[in-house]
Amino acid sequence: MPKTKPELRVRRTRKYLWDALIRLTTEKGYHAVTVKDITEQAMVNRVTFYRHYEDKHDLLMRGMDEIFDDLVARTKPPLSSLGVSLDRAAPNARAFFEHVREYGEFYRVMLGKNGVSGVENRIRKHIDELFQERLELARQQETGIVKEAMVPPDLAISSISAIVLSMMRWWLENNFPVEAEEIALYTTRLIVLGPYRALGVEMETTGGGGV
Amino acid sequence: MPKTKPELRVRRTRKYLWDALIRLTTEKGYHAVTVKDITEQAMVNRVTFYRHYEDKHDLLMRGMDEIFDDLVARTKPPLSSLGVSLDRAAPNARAFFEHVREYGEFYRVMLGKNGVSGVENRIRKHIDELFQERLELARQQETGIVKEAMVPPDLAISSISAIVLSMMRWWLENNFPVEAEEIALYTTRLIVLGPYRALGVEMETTGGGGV
Amino acid sequence: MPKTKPELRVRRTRKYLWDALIRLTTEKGYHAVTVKDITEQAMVNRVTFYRHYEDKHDLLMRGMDEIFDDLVARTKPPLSSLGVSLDRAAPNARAFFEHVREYGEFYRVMLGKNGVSGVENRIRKHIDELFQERLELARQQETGIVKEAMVPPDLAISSISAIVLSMMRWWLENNFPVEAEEIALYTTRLIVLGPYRALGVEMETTGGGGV
Amino acid sequence: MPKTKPELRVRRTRKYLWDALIRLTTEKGYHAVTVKDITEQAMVNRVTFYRHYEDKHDLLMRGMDEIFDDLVARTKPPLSSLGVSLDRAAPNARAFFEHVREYGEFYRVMLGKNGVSGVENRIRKHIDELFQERLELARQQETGIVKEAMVPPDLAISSISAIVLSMMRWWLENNFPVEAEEIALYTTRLIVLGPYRALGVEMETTGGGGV
DNA sequence: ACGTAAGCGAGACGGTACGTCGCGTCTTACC
DNA sequence: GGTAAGACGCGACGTACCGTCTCGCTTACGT
Repeated sequence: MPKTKPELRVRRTRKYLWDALIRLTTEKGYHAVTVKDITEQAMVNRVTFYRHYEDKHDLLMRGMDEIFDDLVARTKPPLSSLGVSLDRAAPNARAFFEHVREYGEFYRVMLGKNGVSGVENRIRKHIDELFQERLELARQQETGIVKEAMVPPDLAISSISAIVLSMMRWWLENNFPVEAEEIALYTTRLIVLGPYRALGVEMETTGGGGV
Repeated sequence: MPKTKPELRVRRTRKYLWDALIRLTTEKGYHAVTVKDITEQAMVNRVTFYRHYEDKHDLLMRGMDEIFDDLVARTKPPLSSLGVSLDRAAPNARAFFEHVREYGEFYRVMLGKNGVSGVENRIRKHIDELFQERLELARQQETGIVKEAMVPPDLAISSISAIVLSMMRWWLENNFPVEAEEIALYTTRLIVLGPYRALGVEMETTGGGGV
Repeated sequence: MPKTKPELRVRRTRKYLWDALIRLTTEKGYHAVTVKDITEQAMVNRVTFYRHYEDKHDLLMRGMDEIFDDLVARTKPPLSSLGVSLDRAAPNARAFFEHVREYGEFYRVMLGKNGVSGVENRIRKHIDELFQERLELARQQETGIVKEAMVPPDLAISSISAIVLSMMRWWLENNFPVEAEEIALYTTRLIVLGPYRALGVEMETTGGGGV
Repeated sequence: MPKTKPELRVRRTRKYLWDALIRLTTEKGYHAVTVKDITEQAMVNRVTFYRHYEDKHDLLMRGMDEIFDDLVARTKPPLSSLGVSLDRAAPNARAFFEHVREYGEFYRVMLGKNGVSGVENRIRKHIDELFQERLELARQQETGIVKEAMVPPDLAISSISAIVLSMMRWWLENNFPVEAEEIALYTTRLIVLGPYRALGVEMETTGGGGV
């Protein structure tokens, strides 16, 4: 790793700028935040900002990169088993939500009503990839897939990430009302059973190949 | 209703401005569009813009209001039955997607990667309400709810709107590859069966009250 | 003349800016004056400055153009006679200094110690041309030139404009201690007699072709 | 003289900076030259510049001081005689122009169209003093002054320095077309005879005490 | 010759001004 | 009354240059 760690002052300056961005975005929404706001909040000269970042978006992206490095590191380990329990969350599902909690302030801001759609897309993409891999694995092992899909597979995948994001949002907006383990478990249930059944709605279904 | 229909010129100007907004947002994303861009595209004087709208966001909101009036009108009629078919989409699910197709350009732009998070939230809120009502109805009629919920109900509800939005996105981004009827059906399946089962993944589940 | 006169507001704004430039240049020298200074002094928004002029230098040049238009207009009329009086200034010499007095503030600032060398050059060039023309005239009429030149002609010409500029500077810096008529007369004497003789110094000269 | 000679490195650095200033001023004019330009040209760190000089102007002034020390040294010796020859330049007039030639690059740059008006003023002041002294001398010796002055004396003096500067400019801009002896001689002729007579123009003059 | 104080390179930083873009308001004139 | 044309105030942008500071390296000078 030839990239040497930046000087102390530099790291300090960058941290101040990042913190200012998050705080101000919380207060008045990402788009309303100006570079001037950020530098005033961070007590850093405006020109210094431009010595480190191209613009506000660049600051966001670079900060996000670090957070995503952590996310990837935590959720990378392959699944030990493909079996699904409805009583206990899968380890990396749990790891995912623990990561979310750790960077809660960031995610709350970015997924909130004044958030940045780019962040959501990036998360979505990451989750899509995780499940895509998992699906591949399942296909190779011929485990689990016994019937024909009832919806286009990519549609199903993207609905999974939609559910996960929805869980994240609920968890964040309600200020982590339950443990990571539990929200991970809810997520699993919603994905496996579907919202209806998870709600406990039992309905007479017709058609659909006899589920 | 004392509100008389505006003058011809006025309607023409507003239409030009709206069309310009949509076209420019498609081209370079909502945030990159300026009022000057809009008025140049619409071949209207910039001052004229401000005679009709407060700002770019106001133009968007007013245009969106009209679209939502249509959406509400179409999806309002209460459900005739609570039974769910996996072979045929529910009438108002279908109506919803027909509406989406009609205003496809608008939704594609607003839910796309350079979209506006506010629009998504507004759609989400509408769908949430639809299903909230439906759940109430189900509870009153004591139909369907036979078991206790395995996830907090509002969580389940919001996961439903997340799925619906995800479906919309897929349908729009892939340029309506299937009929409204079909995408509505897929949506139903994903909600009722859950993404896993809809994919055809059959797994050994443990725990969870014996689903 | 198709160029219509600018709007009242525009003329007013430009006048304020010009006045501010002159005043501030007087106070702290041209190079120390910033656009911000000018606009604050003129009580005009900084952006408005750039709507009229490219930069500080452009403002100076355009203002100078108008002054030079006046100068050219006043000193253009050809000389009635080539005879030289040491008791009465030539009409356009006098007109020149009357013009200088009229725009005294401008010239004082621009030729002063914090002045702008470009302005001096422009004046110098104008005077050079005036005398160049006069010399041509004299040559054509074969009046006056009876002996061979004792210095290169262009050198002599440029020494004339140097003297004129020197007179201007003295007159301006001492706040017009004499009338235009008189300073014009002094100038004539210095050019015709040379500084030494004009001072009253009578010396034994040797050589030089018997002047 | 307690001032010990600076270290080798120091002298080297200062020379590089001075050379860079002159070269860059030649290329794009004094005002357009930045400290960064100078240090890059001199291949010296920008901070090092500020260890030696306050700013660009300080560098210019200190360099100019050395040149003026030389000028003063060469032109100081008092005049042996007050007699004026039109065939041979006075010794210190000649010394003056030899000095100018030696520092030609500097003077060319500083008196050129992108020059620095301060330099001109400083030269002007020096010449004024030289001639002021000379005039005093002449007055005391009662030599030469036989008539009363036809122009205010300080006006005449400043016209002399104007002529000298004009000569310098011509000599420099035309790249020393004649020897120092000759340009000094021209200068003398212009001062003694005046531009008109030096040109060879013989005119009927009226008034003025019969010169 | 050699140890040390100086000169120097590298680069982060605060600060002022620049010239530009976009916003929203206003006025004048046309139809 | 709706519109065009355009001046204007205002706030932010991203850049250039200024002058200061700190941290280490190196180099020429004095003993």
